[in-house]
Amino acid sequence: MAYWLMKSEPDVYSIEDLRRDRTEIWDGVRNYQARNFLTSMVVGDQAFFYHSNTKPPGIVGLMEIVETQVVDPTQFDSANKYYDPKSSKDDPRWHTVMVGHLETFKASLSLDQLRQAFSPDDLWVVRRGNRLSVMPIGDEVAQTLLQMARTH
DNA sequence: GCCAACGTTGGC
DNA sequence: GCCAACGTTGGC
Repeated sequence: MAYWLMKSEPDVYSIEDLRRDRTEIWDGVRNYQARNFLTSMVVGDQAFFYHSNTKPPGIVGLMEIVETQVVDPTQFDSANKYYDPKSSKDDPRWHTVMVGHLETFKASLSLDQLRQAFSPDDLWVVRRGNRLSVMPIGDEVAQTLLQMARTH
């Protein structure tokens, strides 16, 4: 089983929203590197939910991947901000996953804490200028993150 | 294929 | 609100 980290702005969609909805399509990713990580996900993988553009930014919970190779419906909706006129239903450009809520951490792990505990090579989200919204997490780092989240 | 201009992300 | 980082676009 692989681990991932996925970012969302809580004003747009938060871990509380996901707990309420139980499952949701992770739509709106329009970056090829992030999309490629999404398409390489396997059902049963787990993903850390990261709140960006908030105070403080950080990891707030854990999700599981419940369905893969999901066609992002927003790419076909001309009224949606993620509409992509270059994509077609015959050959959709943007695939994503369905996520399920597993856990909301009692104590979230702030970006500050993450910077203190991990190097930029081990945890890409602490890289300076990092903008990637979906990224892999090594197994050892994942275990440490879970331990940090559950012992604080 | 290069690269300047532009738009977006996201921490601060 | 600012601005650094960086991905994308489009002229050439």
